[in-house]
Amino acid sequence: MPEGSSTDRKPRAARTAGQRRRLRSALAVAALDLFATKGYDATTVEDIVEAVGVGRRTFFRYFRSKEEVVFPDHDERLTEVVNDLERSGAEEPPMRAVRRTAERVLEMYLAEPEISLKRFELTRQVPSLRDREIVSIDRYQRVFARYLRQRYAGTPEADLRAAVEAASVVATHNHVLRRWLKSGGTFDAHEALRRALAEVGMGGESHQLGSEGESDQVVVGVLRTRASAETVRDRIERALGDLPGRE
Amino acid sequence: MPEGSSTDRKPRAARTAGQRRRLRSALAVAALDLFATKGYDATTVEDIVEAVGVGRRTFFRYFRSKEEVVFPDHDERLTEVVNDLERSGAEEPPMRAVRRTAERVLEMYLAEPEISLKRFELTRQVPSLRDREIVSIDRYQRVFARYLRQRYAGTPEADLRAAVEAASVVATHNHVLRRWLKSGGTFDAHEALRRALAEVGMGGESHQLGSEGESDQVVVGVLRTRASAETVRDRIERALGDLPGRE
DNA sequence: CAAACTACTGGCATCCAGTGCCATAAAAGG
DNA sequence: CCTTTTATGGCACTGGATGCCAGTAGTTTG
Repeated sequence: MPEGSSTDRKPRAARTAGQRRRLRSALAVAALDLFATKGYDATTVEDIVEAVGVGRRTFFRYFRSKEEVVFPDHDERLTEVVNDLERSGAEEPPMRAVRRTAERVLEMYLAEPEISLKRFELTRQVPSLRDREIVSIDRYQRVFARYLRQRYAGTPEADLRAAVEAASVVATHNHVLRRWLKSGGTFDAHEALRRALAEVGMGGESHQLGSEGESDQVVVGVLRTRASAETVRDRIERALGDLPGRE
Repeated sequence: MPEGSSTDRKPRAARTAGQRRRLRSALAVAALDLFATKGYDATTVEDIVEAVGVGRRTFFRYFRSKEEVVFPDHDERLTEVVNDLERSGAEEPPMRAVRRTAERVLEMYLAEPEISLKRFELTRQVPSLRDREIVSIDRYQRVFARYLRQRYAGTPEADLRAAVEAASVVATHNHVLRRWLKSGGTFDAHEALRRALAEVGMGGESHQLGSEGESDQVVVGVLRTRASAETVRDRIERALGDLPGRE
């Protein structure tokens, strides 16, 4: 490491907004670099600031913790999601808004594939980071659940339904994202998410089917079972609740 | 606090198994007591060991971390769950095994209502503890998902299905547990869990219905929709997949 | 242009969780 | 009774995180 002038640093100071962003970025880059080479735990904050050439204290002015370097602007993203949901009108079906927002979250990851992949590797190897990611995923799930809860307010078992649907959407999102990350980003994640959501009954093919101009048709089904007719009707009701033009 | 003799402690040592358990319990009690009065963050490990009268180092021999005092024997419970699932035979429907295990987890919480309630309060107030609980909940979810994944292996979208069903069961479990804790434990949580699971389509009424000896019957349904017949059939297939005596 | 102001900085001290080490005392075992 | 095993507690140390403070650069104000 051929840098000779690191001892003659005197209280430098005052950066402009642009310099601030660059320093933050430099810290993040240096940190991720060191994490990748030395390992996360073996890398101290001291190491990071030394590599950049700033004081140890400064690091904690740019990142609340060492972990936060790996998940920068996570808070902003979450508030973005909150706003996105709140902006959705009352006429939009709740699950549609959630689905749309889930796609936006996916988009956030997809926007910076290299960073997402690096982070993915790190979170797989470092327990504390994995835990932290779990927590932040849960934050999204809570936001979804809260939104659905108030949208469902008044309907029977609104809380339960909101919780489970939020959990399902998040689980599906993560499933797709993980596959995409493992594959190195080789398929259309958006499309995969839509398909997967449809697969698990959170899908919104109603819109697509409707816009495809498919004509109405009558479906007649016959089945034999030991279960009661009410049970069957209940199940079907739930399974088909969001199809278009249903009677 | 009238305790005058805390400086004349010399390297005491060697407890028997019974004493060990009592010391562990004493540490936990003292800790939870201090957490409740001073707050979690304001309570140092030093405070805890002082209250009990042991060395600081000893604390970390009984608990890996300060947080672990709040979630004792969480690991054992998790391995218990793992074993429980692995013990289930191949003839048992996968979701039935998961459901059964989820009930066992619920039972663990219900077995010590006061402790669960104290912990519930703590986790609501202290962010770091809340995070830790989220992580441990996720561990259960992962175990469920892994079990379902291998049981579903070979079937289409096994991973996705496993992930979503695990998420749904866990979300349902937590919903019921939370309601139970908030209500102060005033209803039959087991029954509520079964109902809730049935509500969200993870229920197992197939078994009950079948054993009730209800006779077969033919259900004929008619519906009009713009969705394709395939879509409808798919949905119904999925919704009724576990009913008994189906044709 | 100089003074005052603001924003940022780095160093220091400090706190606290968590770990390795080791001498020691008590229990267990022969 | 002596040896081995086990638990203990003190101590030193690492490393993350925070509060405090004086110094410095850029900005604003008179």
